[in-house]
Parts: sequence; C-alpha cells; structure tokens
Amino acid sequence: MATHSGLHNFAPISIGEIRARCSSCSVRELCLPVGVDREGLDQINALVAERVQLKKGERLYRTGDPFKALHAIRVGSCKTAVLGERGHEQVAGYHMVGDIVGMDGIGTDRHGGEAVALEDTEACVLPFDRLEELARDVVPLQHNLHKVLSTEIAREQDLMLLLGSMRAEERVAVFLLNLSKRYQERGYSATKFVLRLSRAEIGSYLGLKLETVSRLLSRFQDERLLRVRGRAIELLDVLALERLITRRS
Amino acid sequence: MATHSGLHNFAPISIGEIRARCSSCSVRELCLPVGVDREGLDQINALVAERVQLKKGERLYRTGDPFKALHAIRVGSCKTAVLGERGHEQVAGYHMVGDIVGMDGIGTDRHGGEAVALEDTEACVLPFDRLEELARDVVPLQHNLHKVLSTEIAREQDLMLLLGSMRAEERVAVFLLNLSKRYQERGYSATKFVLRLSRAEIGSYLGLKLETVSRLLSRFQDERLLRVRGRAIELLDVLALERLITRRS
DNA sequence: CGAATCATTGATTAGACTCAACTGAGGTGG
DNA sequence: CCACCTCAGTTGAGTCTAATCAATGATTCG
Repeated sequence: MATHSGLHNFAPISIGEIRARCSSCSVRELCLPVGVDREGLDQINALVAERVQLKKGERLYRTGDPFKALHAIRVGSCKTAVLGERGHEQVAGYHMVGDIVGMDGIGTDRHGGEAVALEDTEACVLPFDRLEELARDVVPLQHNLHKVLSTEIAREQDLMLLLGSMRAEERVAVFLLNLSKRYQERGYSATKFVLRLSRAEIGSYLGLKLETVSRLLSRFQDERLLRVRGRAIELLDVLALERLITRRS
Repeated sequence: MATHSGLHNFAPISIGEIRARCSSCSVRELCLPVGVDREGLDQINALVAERVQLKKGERLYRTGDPFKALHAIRVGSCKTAVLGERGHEQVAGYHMVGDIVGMDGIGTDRHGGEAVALEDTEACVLPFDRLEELARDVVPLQHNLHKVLSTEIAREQDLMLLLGSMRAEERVAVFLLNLSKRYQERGYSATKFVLRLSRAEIGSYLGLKLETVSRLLSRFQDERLLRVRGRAIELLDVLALERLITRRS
C-alpha cells in the first residue's frame, strides 16, 4: 500500500504540454473555467502550474496537511474521508473526473480530511492564494469558485439527510442512483458501471457495515433490481430503485 | 404558527441607525468582517443595507426560494433544515449569534433548505451579488468569505462522521459539548445553557428519535454527568462526557 | 501459485425504533 | 382565576433493523 504523498510526483507544465491545460482540457465544462472568456482562460492556464499523478492508494493530501491548493480531477477518481477520534475513517465523498476536492481546509489552513486515489489518477493543482487573486480579476471564475464551494455544501447536506433519516436499503439505492446519474452526465452508461469503492468503503460512506451493503446488493439482485458481480453493477430496474427511496414501508 | 416569510419585515437602515452597522456591531469579530480594515468596513457598512427581524418560527428563507443573499445572525438563533422526499425535515444545523447561514443555494440559485428562527431573531442581509463585488476589492473580506464557506463544509463533514459512525450516546454527548464550546466562545457559560431545540429537533439533527434523546438525557442525569430540567441543561462532568466520545465500549 | 484482501452468507445479539400511556407546563377562554 | 386544552417531554414494553461474530468462497496481485 502506497503511503507517501502523491505531491512529490509533480509535473511542471512545459510548452509542449500546452494541450493538457485548461484551454484544451476535455473536462473543462465540469471544472472551474466554465464561462470564462479567452483572456481569463489564458490566466487560468498560467495558474494551473502543476499537475499530480497518483497511483491507486496514494493521497492528494492527508489530514493535517497545510492547505495550499484545490485539486481538480482530470483522470481517474478518488475518495475523500475524515478521520474519527481514533484512526477509524469515514468516507465523506466519492469524486470522479471534473470534480474538485480539497475545499475543507481553507478555513483552518489545514486539511480536515484526506483524498485517496481509487485508481491511477491525475489532478490539476490550483494554488488557492493564486486562485483568490485571479478570482478578483476574472468575475466568472470568482462566481464559479463560489458555486463549487456552495455545491459541496449542498451535496453534504443531502448526505446528511441520507445518514440521518434513511433505512439501509434506501441508502444503498440512493448511492447507486447517484452514481448512475453522474456516470451518465459524463457520457458513460447509466446502467452499467464498476464500483471503485470496496464494500467497506461504501458502508463507511453510507453509515452501514460492509456486510449490510453486501446483503442488500444480493437482495436487490434476488429481486431483479440489478445484477452484481463483485464490483461490476448493472442496474435492471431503475424505477423500482427510485420507488424504494420515495416510498416508505 | 407564523407561516409567512420573515423577509417582509425588512428594516432599511436609516442614518440614525448607524450603530447597527458592522463598524459598531458587537458581533463583528465572529462575523464576515473579521480583520477588515477601516476603509473596507465602511464599504461593508454600505453593503448591509437591510436587516430582518423574525419572530420564533418565522423563516429567513425556505426551500426553493431564489437565492439572493447570505444572512448573518445578529441576535437570536435559528435552525437550518433540509426537506426529505415527502415533507419530513432533517435539521442540518443550529446557528447562533455571529453565524452565517444560507450558503447552500449559491450553486443552484435556489435554497436547498430552510432557516427557521428558534426565538426572536435579527439578521443582517448580505446581498450576494454585492458581496461578490465587494470581495473583489476588499481582499480580507474575500478570504473571510471563503473561510466561512469552507468552515461550513468542514462542519458538515464532522456531522457526517457523527451520523455515520457514532452511537446514540456519543451523538448526544458531542452535541452537548459542541454547544458548550460555542456558548463559551460567545462569552456565555460553558456549563449552564438552555436548549433552543426541542427533543424532536435534536433527534432529527443527530439522526435519532426524540424518545432516544430524552432517554439519554435522563440516563446522563442518573449518571451525574449533567442536570436536565426541560430545556435547561447544566453540565456537571464535562470530562466524563468527553471520555464517552473518544472511548468506545 | 500462494498469500492476502475482498465479498458472501448464516446465526445471534444489541441498540434504537415504535407504540403507547402518562406527566407537566403554558396558554386560552369561560 | 381557574378549568381546559394542547404540546413537549418522560418512561415503559415489545419489536425489528442492522451490527456483530464467524465461517467460507472468490479475486487480485505479487
């Protein structure tokens, strides 16, 4: 298991690598620069001075690290987690291409949690002091930054609703449908996908034990709502899953 | 039960009311303008063009309302809540003097939840478009805004940890200690305070049923950890409560 | 190919929920 | 001013969901 910080694998961008920058980046519309004009884009290009490449299990940042930058996922995926009193981690988010992570930590100058790559992953580093600087000049960027922060707040509120008031089967259904939606938004199949999280991680994310997650996936399969083989999921009856959430025994 | 929006009770600030503005506001050091210099403060004064006064039960904003402004609590307290599929609310936060609410909604231009006054309450209205404008000029304000947003993210992550992995008694202990700390920060007693939330609301906040909250408060009282009479709480053994959280059966 | 990790499934238990009855405080109107 | 009503809180009994403990099977990776 890799344990050293992924930040060491930085890759300063050379002239030849321009294509990798924001102006030509294929996930741009999911990322910060939406709605930014040509000139602003040039400035953002200059901002993204660094990218990091992580192997599975490596961390973008860890709990207690000084906060320096936000990270935009370009390729791959990662989980964010917070650590409880004694070591034991709680998964707080699953993030895929175009998502931005690291927004805790601005307030305290230290990261309150960690971000771990779930597969080989590449992220843009957005130094926060320079981002703030730039946000003062490029109005749409400023607004996008606020949107990203606010959306994270709203996402977590939804998760709180799930953790605070849903039954185990509802939680798993919500989780699957949420993944489905997000894969679809990114142009992948809404019904067939591979879980990047282990049962234990899904359980942690949903406030359940891994056995409970496993049992529910098996039960959903018995009920012909989906097919599951290890981490490969195929949703068979999305409507029934949605009914599981809204309707209550 | 008051049901109309508190926003109707707006109070434009007249010259005679200058004392109510940021520059002379006694909660400034808890609020957005922390660390802003004299000149910046004047500009923020101009920004806070409006305050609202709410009676108990009235709302600062409700789910689905167009997002226009953040609200800084000057006097009183309120709860924020998100609404589940069918009506049933989940309390997402308890906010007191100096806290800022309404940060969901920036991303979607609509509030994803509501904020309800728990007693007679007064809040400053911070129109968000003007706040963004001002943040471009007043650097410390910009950074404070980001801090406030980020701190909210971190707060919710902590709550997720609680909801996802703590036992009922731990949740109640965390809740009480958190209140204690925040009252102390505001110059009130850390050991004697009055709950502004009903048992049902505390339960909703902590992902428990009201009976469970009631039982635990009674049990804590039996164990001499605290004294409870209705909503009046007196913490008797803070250390023991802290041990309840870190140590695990 | 073997070790290690991950996942499934079963049996049992514990903790929180549900349902229900009762108490007390606060507010209203006769 | 007191009787009544309502709402909030307490407490008890029984139930049920998800956790725990445990054994086995499947994958992945070096």
